[in-house]
Amino acid sequence: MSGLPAAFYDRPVLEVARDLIGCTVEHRGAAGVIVETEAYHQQEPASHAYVGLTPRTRTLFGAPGRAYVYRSYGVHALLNAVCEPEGVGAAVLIRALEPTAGIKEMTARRSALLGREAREYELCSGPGRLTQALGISLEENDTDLRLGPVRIGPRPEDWQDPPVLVGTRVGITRAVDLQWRFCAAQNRHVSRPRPAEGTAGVSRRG
DNA sequence: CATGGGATTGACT
DNA sequence: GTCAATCCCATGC
Repeated sequence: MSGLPAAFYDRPVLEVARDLIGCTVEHRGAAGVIVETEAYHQQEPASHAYVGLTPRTRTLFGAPGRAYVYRSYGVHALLNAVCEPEGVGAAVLIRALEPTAGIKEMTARRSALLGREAREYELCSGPGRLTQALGISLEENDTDLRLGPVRIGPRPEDWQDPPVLVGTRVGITRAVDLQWRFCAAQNRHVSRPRPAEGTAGVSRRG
């Protein structure tokens, strides 16, 4: 799989977040199509970059097209794609995937942590779940999303672009009103809470 | 150096 | 619906 060029990420983070819906994430043979994202930017307080350049946020302020992986709640590794020009702290959080390859390996990894057989819709329906399923860890922080080991590539040939629902971001306490969450409509692999169809906005690409 | 707060998940009531 | 797990790091003394 060829990765998306750095220029794809060197754009306003809201555009990248919307356009990543339908793109493919791959790690060591396991892969899925992105069905949910959120945008974060240094100018709003929910972003880690809001506090400025620190050791933690160094990757966020670095070159676009790299992976920002950090630990959440002391437990989960969360995957982001760094966006906008170098020096601007902005990234897209990858929140859910529709599994497409390596499902056996993903099921094995998730089942080991759950202590029971994981169902298909439980594999990648959440930002912590998808990194577990793909085996992505903090070691992948600040690696190139074009070269790997974590790669993001274009839409699969057979992927039908669904409407993209726009809603508010999940699990934050500040800047809660910004509609910076993007979800593929009517997709089983979107995480909870799923945006209500009919109340959420709809975004077109382009 | 001590403290506190998470871009979450899963188990439990 | 509630709540603990568990760790990185920003902040303040």
